[in-house]
Amino acid sequence: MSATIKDVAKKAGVSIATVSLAIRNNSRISTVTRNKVLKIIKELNYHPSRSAKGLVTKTTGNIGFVLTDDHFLKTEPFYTMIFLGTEFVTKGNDYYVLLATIKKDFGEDDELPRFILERSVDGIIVAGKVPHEFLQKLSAYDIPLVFVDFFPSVGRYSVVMVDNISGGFLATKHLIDLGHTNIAFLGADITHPSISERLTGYKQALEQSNIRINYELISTDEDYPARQNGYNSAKRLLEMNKQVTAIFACNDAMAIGVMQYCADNNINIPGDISLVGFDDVEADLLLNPPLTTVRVPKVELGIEAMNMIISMISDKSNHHTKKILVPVELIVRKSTRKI
Amino acid sequence: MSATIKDVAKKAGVSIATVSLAIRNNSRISTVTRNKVLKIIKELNYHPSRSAKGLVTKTTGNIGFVLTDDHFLKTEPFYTMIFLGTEFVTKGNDYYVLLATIKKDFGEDDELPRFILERSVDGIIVAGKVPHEFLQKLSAYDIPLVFVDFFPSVGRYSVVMVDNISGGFLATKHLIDLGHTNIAFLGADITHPSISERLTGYKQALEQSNIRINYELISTDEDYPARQNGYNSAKRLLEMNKQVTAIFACNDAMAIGVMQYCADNNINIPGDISLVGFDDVEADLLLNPPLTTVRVPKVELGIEAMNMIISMISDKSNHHTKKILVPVELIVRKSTRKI
DNA sequence: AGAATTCAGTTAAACGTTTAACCTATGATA
DNA sequence: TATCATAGGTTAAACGTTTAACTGAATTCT
Repeated sequence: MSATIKDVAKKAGVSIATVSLAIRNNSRISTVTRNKVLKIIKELNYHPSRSAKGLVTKTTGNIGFVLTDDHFLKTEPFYTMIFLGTEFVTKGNDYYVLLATIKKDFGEDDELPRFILERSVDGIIVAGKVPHEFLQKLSAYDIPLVFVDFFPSVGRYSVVMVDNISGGFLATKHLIDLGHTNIAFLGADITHPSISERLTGYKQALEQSNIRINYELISTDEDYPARQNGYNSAKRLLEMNKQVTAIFACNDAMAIGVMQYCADNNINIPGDISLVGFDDVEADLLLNPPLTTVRVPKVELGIEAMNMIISMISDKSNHHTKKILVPVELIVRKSTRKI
Repeated sequence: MSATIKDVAKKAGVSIATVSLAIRNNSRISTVTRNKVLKIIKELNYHPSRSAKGLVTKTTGNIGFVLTDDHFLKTEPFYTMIFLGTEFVTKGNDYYVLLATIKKDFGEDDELPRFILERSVDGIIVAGKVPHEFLQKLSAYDIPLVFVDFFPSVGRYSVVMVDNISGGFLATKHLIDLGHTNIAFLGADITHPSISERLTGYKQALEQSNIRINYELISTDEDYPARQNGYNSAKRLLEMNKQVTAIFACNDAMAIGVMQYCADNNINIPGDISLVGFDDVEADLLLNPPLTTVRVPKVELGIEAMNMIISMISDKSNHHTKKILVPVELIVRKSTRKI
């Protein structure tokens, strides 16, 4: 059997309380005693029992990570990277992350992830857009909550977001600087905060350069920013508006769709159309041409979210909701050119 | 605070032992008493404390799921699907899954996932190929172990594998049935059991049809079955062997690479070359033409692995290692044609 | 010098389960 | 009738921590 705190105490010639206090650096324990205890702990390869600790502190040491199954299974490992960020933080902490997917169309009758029902988590990170019904059910539970890359339209929450407005601005400004004025915005699901913020950045860039906003060039009809929908949007847009010379797609997936439509219709990128994406998730797809895009630091998002939920759990006082914006960066590749 | 077993016992007018026994369907408790207890449990929304249970039973209720980071981040959600399969099983069980990635080049100095060091898991599922050094370090811990989609070349383990031999046979037989005789095999890392098994299936199909195995058409030079390597293999193969009319790529990623090479060199698929992949992970890539491939039931792999590890944990006696083969299926799409 | 404070620990209760050992009433057996 | 089984529980110890309350010695203050 593994060593317990008793074994450590006995071997160190102190009480188990001393061992416990030494571990958490309590000032009541002298440095010399602490070091002795710590040495014995190494020797015995002692690891405190999470169960025993949990029993008395009423904590579980677990953080729940919830996202919809379609997000988790997307070809682009966007949310997978965010998850990896949370995992990265746990290496220096005492937490484990429990991942659970919910259905994209989570409804009244669906059950919450088991770790919520059983209260086996001390906090929850919700990644990406989740159904309203899920949040409704979740609200019955008084568990610290952090949203990452999404937040509900009503209510105040702690969130970690991408600086989408800056990103949208950067992408559009890049196109303007290249001489484009007929710049289209290809969005989807405008109720999604990320997409509407990117659109805001787009508009700000145009306004700053005194380019009139042409609403014919703003497409937000599709329900989901996926490849196929990018294809469809590009088709509609380019058939109707021959004057367009540049497209800012609200994410890389839609941008890929645009590229496919252009390939199918002998439209050259960047010869005829300059294209900018968002997310930077398609790096290994060997796209032709390589896509100019706005890089989102995905692992960073996970790190920030994890740190935030941990600080919420420890600072019980800390009830004020925080919002963190992580910065983005324009990556210029070959899909844009000077006009 | 949440209800405890005491609250249930008091309200039901029985001892806490009775509640505990009633929950686990012990025959010493009469049906009428059990039902009464169960009803109260529902009423109070009682959920046993995992910590308390763990403390006395010396279990954690956690299963570790380990894979390399590059596998987890691959564009094809292959291992993600397997993970989802394990998660699916936990819905009907009392387990949680802790996911940890290790580096692809895990070495002597790297630490094992924290949940192993701290013994916070009752069993471990290892998914995909992992470095030898990792297994070496892991072997110091006496924890039930199941491999899925990979197993070490030496030693006996419980494993869940794809029926790769049948798959390789099916793919090759399909090409033979279409009239092809100059069929190439594009592999990589022949030390990987999955790849060598697929090659075995390929050879068996050729032999059964009395087609001589031409070792010039078998490529296993690349170290990793990825797109770029598929591209390179195709280049080498097709430049040297003009007579090839069909290619069986050991997975879809390499097949994609072949498609890209062919697209770049005006080779028509399936006009000039028929192509079969393996895995069926590229469904949403809008490939042109859609790829004929061997479907691997990925979620099923996870389900089987999870069930296996659970049975290993409960049946302490069950020390004999098991091996499960999950069947595959040929999916004929548009990348192959009759010659 | 005596009182008060600080330092460096120790003691013991509590957390919520499981389970071996025990108990008691009832019916069956010899 | 005395004995034995069985059914249907109960009692209490144990699991490995944390932490409030306590203690005794050394130091500081007045």
